[in-house]
Amino acid sequence: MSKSSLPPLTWLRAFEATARHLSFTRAASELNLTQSAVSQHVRSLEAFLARDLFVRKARALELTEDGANYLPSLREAFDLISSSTQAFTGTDRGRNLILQCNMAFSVFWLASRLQRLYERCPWLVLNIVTPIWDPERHAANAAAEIRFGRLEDMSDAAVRLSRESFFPVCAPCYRDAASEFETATLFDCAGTTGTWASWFKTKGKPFSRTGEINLTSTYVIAITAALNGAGISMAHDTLAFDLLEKGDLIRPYGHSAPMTESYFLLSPSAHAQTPATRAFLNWMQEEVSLPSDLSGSRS
Amino acid sequence: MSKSSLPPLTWLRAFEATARHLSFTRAASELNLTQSAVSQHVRSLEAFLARDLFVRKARALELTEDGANYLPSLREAFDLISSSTQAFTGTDRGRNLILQCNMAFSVFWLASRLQRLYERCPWLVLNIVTPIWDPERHAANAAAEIRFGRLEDMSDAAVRLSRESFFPVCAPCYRDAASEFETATLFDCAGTTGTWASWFKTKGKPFSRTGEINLTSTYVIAITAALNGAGISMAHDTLAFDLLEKGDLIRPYGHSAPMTESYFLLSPSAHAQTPATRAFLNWMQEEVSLPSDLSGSRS
DNA sequence: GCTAGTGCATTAGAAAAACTAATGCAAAGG
DNA sequence: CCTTTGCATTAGTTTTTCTAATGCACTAGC
Repeated sequence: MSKSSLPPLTWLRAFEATARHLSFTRAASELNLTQSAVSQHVRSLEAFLARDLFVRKARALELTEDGANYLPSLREAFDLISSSTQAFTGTDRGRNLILQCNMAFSVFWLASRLQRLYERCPWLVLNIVTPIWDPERHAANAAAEIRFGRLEDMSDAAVRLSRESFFPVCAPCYRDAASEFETATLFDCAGTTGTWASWFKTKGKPFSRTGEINLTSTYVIAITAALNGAGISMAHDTLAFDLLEKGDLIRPYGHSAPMTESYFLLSPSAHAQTPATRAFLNWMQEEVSLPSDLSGSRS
Repeated sequence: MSKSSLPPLTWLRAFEATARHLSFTRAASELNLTQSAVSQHVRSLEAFLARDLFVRKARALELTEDGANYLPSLREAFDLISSSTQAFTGTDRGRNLILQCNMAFSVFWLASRLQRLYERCPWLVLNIVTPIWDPERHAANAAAEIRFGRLEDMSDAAVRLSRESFFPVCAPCYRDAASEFETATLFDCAGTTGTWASWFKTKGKPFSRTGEINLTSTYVIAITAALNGAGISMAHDTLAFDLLEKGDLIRPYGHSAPMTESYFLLSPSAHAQTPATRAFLNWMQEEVSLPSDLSGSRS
C-alpha cells in the first residue's frame, strides 16, 4: 500500500485514546493492547506527520498544540465512520438530509417555503449548507444540491428547475433615484452572466457609465442592499419573485433579459436515496409546479 | 486488536475507491494494489457488516442501497482525516471558516450584515451550516458557532452576545386582526422558553385560549408567516430588530418579557484559531457593539 | 457456435504491519 | 537510597495485507 495522506486508522485510534487518557498505559487498557503497541503507534504517527503530538513527561503526557489541533477532526471522523457503520444494525437512518444550495436561494426562496415542507414532512431533519464565497465546493455528505449555473456545466442527471430572466430591482422608496440612472447606486453580483453590462446589451445599447458598480459576491448582499434602499441591484426571477409580489422590491425599468444560468436539482441516483432525500425531492417537484418562478420565466 | 465498531481503514478505502470507479480493477489501479487485494478488502468489509455493498455483475459493479448509504459519511470522514492531516504540511489553511448557527439567525440577522463582513474580509471563504431540526448537533469541523440557549447550558468559554426580550410581532396589515386576540392566528416556536404561555405569565395573567397555536420548529417559519400577514408570531430582539426598524413587522401589544435564552459565541481556544476564525470573531465583536440588538435588550 | 477479452472470485504463499513480553531509563515519592 | 510508575526500545510472534496465479462467467466480434 502506497504512502498516502491517510495514516492507518490503527495509529489514529491509538492517538485519540491516548489523548483522552493522557496515558499510553490507560489507553492501551481501553483498546485491549499493550502499552508498547500504543506507544509505537503514536510514535509512528508522529514520524508520519513529522510532528510531536505529545510532550513526554516522567509519568504523564501532555498534548502539544499540534496534537490538540488534530484531535477534534479525528473524533468527528471516527464518529462518522462509527455511526454509519452502526447504521447497518440500527434502523434510525433516513431522517437526515443535508442540502447544499447558495445562500441567496436559501434566504429568498427556500426560507419562506419551509412551512410547507414542515407540514408535509414533520419528521425530516434538514441541514442546509450554504457556502458563500466558494459555491463550487460540494459538501461531500450533502445528499442533494440545488445549483445555480449553466446547462452545459451540468451533468445529465441534473434536473432543470427554472428558466430565469434577469432585470434590475430596487426598493419602492428608490424609484425616483432610479430614474436618474447616471447617479444611481448600482449593485452587481460576481460569477454570473446577469450583469448590468449584459442587460444593456440585450437592449441593443452599449453600457457606458462613469460611476462605479458595487460588485458583490452573493446576491444576498446585492439584493439586501436594494431592499435597504441603498441602490439598484441586478436580480432574477427566482430570487425576486416573492419580494416583488410583496412590494418590497419593484422593477424601475421594464426590460428583462433571458439569463444563461438557471437552477438545477442534483440528487443521488434513485437506488441511493434515503427516505429523507426522496421526501425532499418529491416536495421540491411540487413546489416548482407552483407559481414561484422556479417554474418558468416572465420574459 | 479487538473487534470494534471501526473497521480497518484499509477496507474502507478500498470500498470508497471501488464505489467511485464501480470497478475493483480501476480502484486497485488508483490505490496501487492488485484487484485481488481490493476484492478481498471489500469482501472482508461486507462480512464484517453482514451486508452486501455491491451487486456483482459480469463486467461491472452496482452499489447496493446499503453501499450507497454508507458512502457519503465515509467520504466526509476521509476528508476530515485528510484535511486535518494535511494541516501539518499545508499552508493554505486559514481562509476557510465553517460557522454553525440556526437558520433564523442566519436569515434575519447575519444575511443583512454580510456586506460589512465582505468589505472587511474580502478573502474570507465562509460556509454557514444551519441545521434546522437538529440544532444540538455541533458540526465538529465548524470552527465557530453562534448558539441560542441558556447561560447555564453553555461552557465557560462561551461569550454571551445578547440579552433578549421576547414579544409578539405581526405584519402592519395584521394590526386590526391582532386586536381580536381570541380569533387571531398565533405562531410559536418549539424548543424555546419564549412562548405565548410564558409571555402571558410575565403579564401576571394565566394563558387560556381556545384556539390552537401553530407550533413551528424554527423561527424562520413562524416569523415568515407573520411577515406574510398570516398571524402573530413570538419573536425576540435579535431576530426582530431589523424587521421592526424597516416596518415590516410591528408589535401589536406593548409588553415584552426577559428571555431565558440568548445568543452565545463559541469559538476555538485562541491557540487553535485560524486567520479566518480570528477575522470573523473580531468582526463579530464589532457588530455586537452596533445597535442591532445583539448588544442589549429593550425591556 | 467459437474465440478472445474482460473482470470478479478464490487460493496459496510472501511481505508487511501489528502486537507481545521483556527490559531499560528517568522521574517522583516515601 | 529504594520503590514505584510509566514511557521507550528491542526482538520475536502473530495477524493482516498483499501478490501472483488460476478459475469462472459474461460479452463482443467473427
